[in-house]
Parts: sequence; structure tokens; C-alpha cells
Amino acid sequence: MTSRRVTIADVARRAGVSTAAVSKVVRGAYGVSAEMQTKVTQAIDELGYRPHAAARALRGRTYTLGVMLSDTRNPFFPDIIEGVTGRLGDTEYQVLLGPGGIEPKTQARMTDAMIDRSMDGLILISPVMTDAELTAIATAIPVVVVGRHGGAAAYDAVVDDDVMGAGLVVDHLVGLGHTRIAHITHLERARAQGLPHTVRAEGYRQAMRAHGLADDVLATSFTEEGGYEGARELLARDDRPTAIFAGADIAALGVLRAADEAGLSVPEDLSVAGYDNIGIASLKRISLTSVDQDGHVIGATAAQLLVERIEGRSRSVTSSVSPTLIVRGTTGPPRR
Amino acid sequence: MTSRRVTIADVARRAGVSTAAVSKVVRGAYGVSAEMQTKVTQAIDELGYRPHAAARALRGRTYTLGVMLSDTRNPFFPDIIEGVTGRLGDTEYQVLLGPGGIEPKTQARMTDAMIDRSMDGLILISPVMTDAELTAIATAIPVVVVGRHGGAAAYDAVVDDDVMGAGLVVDHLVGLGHTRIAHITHLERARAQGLPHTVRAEGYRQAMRAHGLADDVLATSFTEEGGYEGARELLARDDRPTAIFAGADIAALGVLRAADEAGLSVPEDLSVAGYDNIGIASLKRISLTSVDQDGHVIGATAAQLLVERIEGRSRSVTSSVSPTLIVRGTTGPPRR
DNA sequence: AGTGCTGTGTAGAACGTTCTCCATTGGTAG
DNA sequence: CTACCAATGGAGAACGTTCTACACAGCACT
Repeated sequence: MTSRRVTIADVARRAGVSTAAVSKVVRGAYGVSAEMQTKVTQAIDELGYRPHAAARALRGRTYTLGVMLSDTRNPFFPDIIEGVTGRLGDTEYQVLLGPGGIEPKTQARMTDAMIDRSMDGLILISPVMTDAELTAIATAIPVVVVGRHGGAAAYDAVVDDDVMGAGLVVDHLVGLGHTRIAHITHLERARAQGLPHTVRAEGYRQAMRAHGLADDVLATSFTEEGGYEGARELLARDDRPTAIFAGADIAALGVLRAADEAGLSVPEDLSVAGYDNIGIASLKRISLTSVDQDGHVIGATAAQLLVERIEGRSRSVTSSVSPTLIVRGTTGPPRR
Repeated sequence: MTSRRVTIADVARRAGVSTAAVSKVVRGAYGVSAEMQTKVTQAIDELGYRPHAAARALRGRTYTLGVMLSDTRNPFFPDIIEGVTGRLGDTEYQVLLGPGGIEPKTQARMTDAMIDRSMDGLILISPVMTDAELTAIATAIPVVVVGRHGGAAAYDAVVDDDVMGAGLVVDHLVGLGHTRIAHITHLERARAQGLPHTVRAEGYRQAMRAHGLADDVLATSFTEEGGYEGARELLARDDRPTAIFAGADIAALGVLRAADEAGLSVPEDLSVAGYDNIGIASLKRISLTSVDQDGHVIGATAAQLLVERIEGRSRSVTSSVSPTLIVRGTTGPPRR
């Protein structure tokens, strides 16, 4: 039951060398002869030794990276995490996720906890906290922030190019012949700026302007209900739009329901596009045209930047990942 | 930049006592006078001291519980995690999640990593490993296994009562007047037994038998495509079923698509039910009747059992959580 | 006055690593 | 032969806690 852990001292005894020597071999440090190398490695294998992270933490690295998740339900977390672990798969680093909750307070508690557990670095996904708080954390530990536009000097950032993503949708719809294209966005309540939906709406406006078209933004919320309500309002108008671009797929699903109820067929009477390319968007029965963020790349980039930071880079980097448009069945030429 | 961490020694100096005394206060140990208590607490507050988990780990507890996730995409992970963190919210324990991947090898690597980081206990969600491996882990550290039927002596287990869940669906459909009810299950490839789909299929068979009806199980896979293929085969039969019970919601979505394509209206021509009550099942446009596992309760129970284990219980416990049936728009009386 | 509690505080040894010296060896240049 | 250097291995002090053992005081009994 209580089989004591194999320690570095056990290995040293077995190999007939000092613990310092074993430590050197384990860390791949300089000053080890080939003979020593093989002797120690063999002893390690025989005993099944694994370094004790907590003991390591007291001196140097712990080889643990933390990823704080703000909302576990967010549909592209799995992709981001896969990207992170994928990029780190062949390194010695281990990834642990911390469910931070939606509240600033619980998120702070989680980041504190991760720092207390002496992680080597942190990836914060869509953190809900002020820039000052972020900077404070970043002075204690290397940090990469994902999903907030406008990074700061103290930490690195990875963002989806939401302006470009919105542009892709508008270009696509204009290319199909649409001119009355409405956008449904999320109603801003928090004071935080640089949030994705704001940037997406701005990208939509820019793209419409570039095509010489009038923009038409309606703010409800990024929920199925929000999309439904927004679409009902838009479709009740005299010159109703021929296309609706929802800032999030979940809202686009609501738009589809509203179109259904109004007896409009998609895409003949109404084209619908979303953002995020969540899993069900690809189901044949839904087949929603959407912007894909490539969470893999975002996660992999974040991991890459974090490791670089840990290993010494001090200059701050902001990396922008280009989204792609996935055209499916909900968009087509307008009926004329 | 490198503001040294506040340690127990700093607090001791500030309060004019020994580090041992501070430690006692922090841990709420016996043998502390009221005066000492206030003096130390004040010093802690003034300095903003937080215990260093790694240093703690070298001696006793680390107050960290690990949750190994096998498949991050699993739709009810968020609920389970909320249940776990909710139950632990007012304790000193922190929860960290480990993405273990689907491979036995990566899962083993993750559990090792969690043990190396001296976590106090582990919750393993649908682990893919042999009972022997599980037992081996459980001798090194307290373990609660979630989502595998048939626990062992070395660890606790929390399972959804899948037999009951399947029974609820069958009872519901029979109550509506159905007699030809088919079940789509997942094709077994791995050698692991006690997997949810097996148990659900068995529960379906039992319930059908109890009603004196013939069972009809088709094994494809728990994917949208699997549900689609299964339904196509079932609906092509001479005496096609009037109801299909898919062992997972994602498969039920495929069934709905097949019904669509076959020109059958749901629920008039075909009733469809799923299992898991994933998020989109509640969208009005889908409105899928499904069995809800109540991940909250499962997570909370697992957390509870784990803490009990850590704090001394040695007798093994298996807890079964009752699912509920959520009746929505895809089930109704058969057209006759 | 001596004995034995009880209640409170402290000293100091762990815990398993890392890492900075320092010692030793052997080789090479002068 | 001496002096110096490079390469290698080891001693031992950290790191920040916990916890056992003990010291001391005060008190109640003999």
C-alpha cells in the first residue's frame, strides 16, 4: 500500500554515484561522461524513477503549464487544448487546465492557485479581468493571453483576426449578389474592450463600407434566443435583409429557427452565416456557413509563445491567426 | 519584476513568533492561543501571504485534486466539472483538469504526471485502461472513477444508472403506444467491459422484455453518421420501427436526418429519442427527447467520495446516479 | 517541596530536488 | 618537472513547508 516513492537517492545508490550526478543526467546538464550517462540511465530504468515535481518546484522548474479556462462550455476549447497539448507533446512540459469560472473573482482565485503550485507559465483563455490585473499576474509568471484583442507589454497574446473573419463573410455574401446584409452582435455590458464580438462588428462595418454598402447592426445576445429575436425583428422590416450574418454560430441557429417559422427557405429566401464553426454547424441537417478559427493553430501558437517566454524571450509578441470561411448550405444567391 | 514570494518566515518575523507557530495557525492545528491566532492572522493579511503548494507537497497535503478527462469533446464534461468545483467551492481544495487524450498511453502519462505533482486525489472520467492499471493507480493515490460500471475494491466509483435510463425511454415510448422500438448502439471494439453503451443496450433489452416486446438492436457507432446509417437501414425494412432509441444524442441527430430524407415527419411517422441530453437537444429547432444524466450530481458525488477517501475512509463505495427523461418534441404517439 | 499534568510555544530535522562551488584527475605547454 | 587548464564528479546548502519532540510555565495534587 505505502510503497515509498523511488527518489534520486535510490538511483544514486544503485548506480554507485552521487545524487548530484544523477540530477545532472536527468536534466541533461553539462559535464557528464558517456559512461556515467549509461550507468545512471540504466539505474533509472531499472527502478522506474520519475522526478518528483514538487521537490523540483522548490528549486527550479516544475515543467507544468497551466491553461485557465474561463467558460468550460465554450465550443472551441477542445480545439485550443488539442493545439496546446499537440505542440507540447514531444517536450517535457505537462499541461493542466484550471476551470476559472466566469467571475473575475473565481478566475483570480484560479490564477493564484496556479502560481502557488509554481507552474512555469500560464495560458489565459478569454480572461475576464482588467489589464492591470493581467499585468500583475504577468510580472509573477510568464503569461500568454488568448482571445483578447490589444495585448500589453508584459505578456504575449494570440488572437483570431476577427476583422478579417467578418470580412470573409461579407465578401462571400456580396459575391453571391447580396446587398442587404444585416449583422447580429452581442449587447455590450461589461467595460472590457477588445472583446471578439466588438471587433467582429467593426470588421463587418469596414467590409460593408469597402463594398459601398450600408451597414445594419442589431445588438441582441449570443444565444439561440438572441439570434431568434434579432432575426424576427430584421425579417419583419419592409425591406428585409436577404442575408444575416450572426456574430456567433449559436445565434445563427436562432436565426435559422426564425426563418423556419417565417416560412422562409434557406438559402433561397435568406442566407445565414455564423462565426466559430462549432461542431454541429457541420451536421448535414444544419450545414451552416461559418467562420472557422482554427483553434488548433491558436492553441499551438500560444504554447509556442509561452515556451519561448519561459526560456528567456522578454520582448512581447502578439500573434494574429487568420480564420477561414467554411461555405456550407445556408448561404446562396438571393432569389430575385 | 522579481518580487520575492512572501514566505512563512516573513510572516513569523512580522508577528514575532516562530515559523512553527505560523504553520499551526495556517493549518488550524491544535495548541494555539487566541492571542497567537490574531497576531499571526493579522501578519498574514498585512503581507498577503499564501502558502506555497510545492513546499507543502514535500511534507503533507497539497490540497489539489486532479480530474483526468479522457475526451475533452464529451458534451457533459462541463456539467461534471461544475459539479466537482461546486461541491469543493467552500473547501480549501483546488481542482485541476488533465487532458488525458483517448489513448491508454497518453492517459497513463497524465495520471503519472498528476501523481508526480503530488495531488491529493484523482477523479478519472471514463478512463480507458484495464482494471489492473486502475487498481495500480489507486494504491498510489485515492481514486474515484466516473463512468465505468463495475468498480473495484481499491477505488470508489460513480456511475449513471444506464439500465434505468434506457428503461425510462422504453417505458415512455410504450406508454405512447409504440411496440416496434429499435435501438442503435455503438459497435464494441475494445476489450473493456462495463462501458455505458453496452449497459444501455442491456437496459433496453430488459425493458422491452418486461413489456413483452421483441428487441431490435443495431450496432453502428455513436456519431452523426452512425445514427444516419443505422436509421437508413432500419427505415428500409418492411415493418419499419415506429420509434428509434439511439444510445447517444449525436447518433439521434443522424437518425433525424435520415427521417428527413426519407420524407418521414417526426414524431408523427417516427419517434426519436437519444441519451445524454447534450446542449443542442434543447434547441427548439431540434427539440430532442433525451435522457439527462445530471452531470452536476455525478461530479458533486465524485468530489464528495474523493474527499472522504482522502480523509480516511478505506471501505470502497460505488454510487449510482439516477437519470431523468426529458420529453421534448421528437417523441409522440405513433400514427395508426 | 515534589510530582505530574495541561496548555502553549519553539528547535530543528525532514521532504526530494537543483545548483554553486570545490576537489580530483589527466593532459599539455613551457 | 612544474604550472596550468579542461573535464568530470561530489559535498552540501538551499528551497518553504510540516511535524515530532521537547522546553517551559502554571496549576493542582499529594
